[in-house]
Amino acid sequence: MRVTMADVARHAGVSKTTVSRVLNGKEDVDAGTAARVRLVIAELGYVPSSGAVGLARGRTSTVGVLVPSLTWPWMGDVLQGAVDVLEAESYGLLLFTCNRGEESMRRFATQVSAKSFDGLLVIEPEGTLDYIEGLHAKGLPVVMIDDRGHQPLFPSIATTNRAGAEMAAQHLLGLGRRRPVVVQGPPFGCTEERLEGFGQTYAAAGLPISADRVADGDFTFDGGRLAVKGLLEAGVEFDAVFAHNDLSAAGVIQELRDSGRRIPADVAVVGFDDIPLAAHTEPALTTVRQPLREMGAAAARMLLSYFEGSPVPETRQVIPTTLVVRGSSVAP
Amino acid sequence: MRVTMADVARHAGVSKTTVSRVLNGKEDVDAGTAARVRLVIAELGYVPSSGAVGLARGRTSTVGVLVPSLTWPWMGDVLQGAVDVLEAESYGLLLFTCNRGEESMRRFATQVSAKSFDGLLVIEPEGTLDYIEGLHAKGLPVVMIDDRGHQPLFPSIATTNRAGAEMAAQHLLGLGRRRPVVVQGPPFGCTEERLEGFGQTYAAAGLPISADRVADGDFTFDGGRLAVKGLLEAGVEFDAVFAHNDLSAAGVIQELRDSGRRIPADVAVVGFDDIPLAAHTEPALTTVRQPLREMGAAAARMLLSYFEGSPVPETRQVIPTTLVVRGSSVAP
DNA sequence: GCTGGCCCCGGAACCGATACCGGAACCGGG
DNA sequence: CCCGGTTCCGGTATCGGTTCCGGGGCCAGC
Repeated sequence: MRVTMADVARHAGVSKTTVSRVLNGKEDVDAGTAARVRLVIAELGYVPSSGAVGLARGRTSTVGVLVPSLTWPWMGDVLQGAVDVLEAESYGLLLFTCNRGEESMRRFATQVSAKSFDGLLVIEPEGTLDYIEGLHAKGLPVVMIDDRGHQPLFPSIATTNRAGAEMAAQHLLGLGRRRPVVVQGPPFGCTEERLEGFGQTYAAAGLPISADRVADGDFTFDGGRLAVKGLLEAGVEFDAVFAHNDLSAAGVIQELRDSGRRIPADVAVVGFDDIPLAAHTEPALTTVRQPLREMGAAAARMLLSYFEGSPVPETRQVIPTTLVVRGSSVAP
Repeated sequence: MRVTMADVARHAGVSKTTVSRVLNGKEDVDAGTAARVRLVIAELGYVPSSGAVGLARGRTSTVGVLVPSLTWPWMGDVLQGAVDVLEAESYGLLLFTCNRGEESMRRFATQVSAKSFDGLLVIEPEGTLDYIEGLHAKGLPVVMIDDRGHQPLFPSIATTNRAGAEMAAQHLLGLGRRRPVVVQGPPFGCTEERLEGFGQTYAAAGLPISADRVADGDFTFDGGRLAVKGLLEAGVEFDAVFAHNDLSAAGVIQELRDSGRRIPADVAVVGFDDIPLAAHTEPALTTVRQPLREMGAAAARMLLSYFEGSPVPETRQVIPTTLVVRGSSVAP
């Protein structure tokens, strides 16, 4: 049988109450008694049952994390950031996915009513935003990590898509590139922001980007290749490419090299994300780094401060992107 | 206040016991009564508190998953596989990492004594194997997912590194490649198995691979590049490269192209893993696919069957790798 | 000497479920 | 009419903690 608090109490010759007090660092206990209890705890190797504590206290010291899918390349980083701070604060992390739509959401909904966690971290809630908003309205602490530009009614963590794109543009302008093209991503909020930031910066420099210089991509490697191929075949001339993510950018680089362009001499390439691959393309890819891990950590911290009664932290915390300059965009 | 089982009992005019019986599908309850109780449950939106159930039943319907790091590229796949089956069986998944060594292990150890989960899925337990073995000996159900060739004293899931390498060798032999080189990985169990499987297959065909035809890699892109560069500079002649992972293989391809070799005409390239990138190299990479997601799913299933009293399932379940043939190794 | 306050500590209710055990109602058979 | 068996249900202990409330011992002050 497991060693329980009653065992400790008996061995130490005190009541369960006193053991509890020692455990939770209450003041009303004699130093000698406390030491004795602690000794017994150590000898018996007693550890309070998290389930019982949760039941009695009404909170579980666990946070739920709801993600659309674990196989997305950047999900691991965000999660790692969150795990880092949660573990440091002795919180558990209960993982849920909603990649089977309706069904998985029902399951998840059950868990939340079952009170198996104190608060929720939700990442990119595709179609489930309304439901999550409902949970928040009912009193469940929720923090969202979002890159789609949603403006929810609850705290969230975001990054600077627009500013990142502006930095990319400034960088290319600084290199003297006056005829850029853009390989954009799927129609998400982040794509729009990146497009606007980039376009407006060039426009402000007197070099507006016409619509035929924006090619559709789909965030895949092949999407990047095809986009560039299309631009080349259409006879569009350009000396720089801004791709909305690194995977496309890698495709862009591949296609440019195959077509005989030199990078960065003929064409400079800038990506977005800073995935590990970015350091390994040939040449290495200049890119706008998304602070994924930091976002995960910040979200977790925000949720925890929420628990501690911090009335409502800033409603939306933004962690800036940074420009990482590599070989694909240095001066010729 | 939350709606509790007592509320349901009161509204339905029965006792808590009866409500519990209805909830758990026991037979000893009148059909009419059961229907009435179910109605009240639905009206009140009652969901049993998972904490209380766990305390009373002595199990939590939660499994722990211990991973070294979430940022490893293939971790997401394994996890997704595990999540898929756990969620389908209404189990929760509590995530732990041990990337801060000692410290995180202590925290983790606390959680296990706190009985916050019923069983453990452990992935690649670097230095913690002994500790885990201790947990298993103490009665905690444990299943390990391992690629390092450990032979633990508890159930585990593995894949066929050796057979995968043999398939790669057979494939290259079938293409008439008689002078292969190997870019190996760090000195893990999997690397050895891949090396042996490949080497022995060639040896069996009367073409033993000499030591100078095995280059050291480190599982990185650059490692692959440098390995090939070294072989070329050493004047080693070869018509095929077997890289121990896809990232190296991508580097190999890059370097070969830069040096003017045609792939697969001059040199065929085969990798290992089948990461998403493999489909996007130029040419696309032939590789030995690791069934990551399936391994995660199998591990979870094994753990669950463990719970249901399945005495001890097979001690070690192996999910085979498969060869995925792409452009980097088709006949010229 | 009695009261008031502080310090330590214990008893018992409680959190929200499950599980054992026993009892009432109803049935058919002797 | 009594008796043994089902069927259905409720009381109560229990899981392992927390927390409220109150009580005993000891000292200072009136």
